[in-house]
Amino acid sequence: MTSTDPAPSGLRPTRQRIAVAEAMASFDDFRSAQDIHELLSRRGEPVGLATVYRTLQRMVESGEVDLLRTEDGEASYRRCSDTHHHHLVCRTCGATIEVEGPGVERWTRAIAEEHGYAQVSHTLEIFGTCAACR
Amino acid sequence: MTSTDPAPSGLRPTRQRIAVAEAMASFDDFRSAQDIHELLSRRGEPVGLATVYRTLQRMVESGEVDLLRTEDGEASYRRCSDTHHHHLVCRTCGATIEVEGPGVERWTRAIAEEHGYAQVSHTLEIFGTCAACR
DNA sequence: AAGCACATGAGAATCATTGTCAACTCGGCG
DNA sequence: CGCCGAGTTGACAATGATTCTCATGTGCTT
Ligand SMILES: [Zn+2]
Ligand SMILES: [Zn+2]
Ligand SMILES: [Zn+2]
Ligand SMILES: [Zn+2]
Repeated sequence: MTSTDPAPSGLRPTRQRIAVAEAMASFDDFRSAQDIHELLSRRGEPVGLATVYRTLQRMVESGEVDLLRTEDGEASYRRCSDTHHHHLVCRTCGATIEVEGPGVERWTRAIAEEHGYAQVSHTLEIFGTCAACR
Repeated sequence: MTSTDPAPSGLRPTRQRIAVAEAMASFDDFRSAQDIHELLSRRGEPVGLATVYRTLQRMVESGEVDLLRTEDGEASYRRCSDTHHHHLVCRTCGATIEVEGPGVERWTRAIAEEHGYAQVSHTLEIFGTCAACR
């Protein structure tokens, strides 16, 4: 199981990487690298900002965390399930729900193929205001 | 018809705004604000970078141009049709095709409603390598 | 022509993200 | 155990896109 690995992928389990992995497991919404850096400092497990960025990048590459661009283009991270999915995010409080849409996956593939595009990937996010924020 | 308005929405048709609007009509892929700024300079219709940014923002707000975030979070702009649509973009050359997916629109709406999210919006882009770039 | 709200642009300021690089740590090896 | 090279870290500088400032210019109305 990949559920509670002490550190990202097959990298050296350093104190810093473990701290970041734990931090990522401690919340459920998307947070910026800076937020995570602060969170770690407050926890008494300070990790250099550059290291936070580097570690997060690694985790994104290995699929351990998802990266989402906010509407103003900033990166935010969240630990997610490992199957392909998209997000329904509350614009106000950040509450996030993972959603799957086989139909959408099929559709994007079909559209791409139809136009002769290969190596297809896609991004799809849904934003709204959740019930609690109304 | 909104096809060849001299300037963005109901704003004053200044030389700069007209130049930007014309520039946007002269290409078919997504370009960064800086690219557009350069293009204008080369054309002999120099427009201040800040003005390019401001004008582009206005055009995005009024729906005259679409804004797309590249994978590294930078904004790029393209003059598009005024109906809601998404993009199939070549990762290599930038060739862009507008696509519509009624099914997807319906799906996102349903998902959001199902989870009690209101004021729903979504972003969806498809990336791939076009036939010419293979 | 006069007045004024709107528009422009050069340059400074922001600010997220990345690059540098010397110091440090891990693990394996003798 | 002590040594060594590859992998890591972090303080700080550097980058680069986007936004702000604000003094100056312009479009349009009266
Ligand atoms: Zn996710
Ligand atoms: Zn998908
Ligand atoms: Zn478009
Ligand atoms: Zn749509």
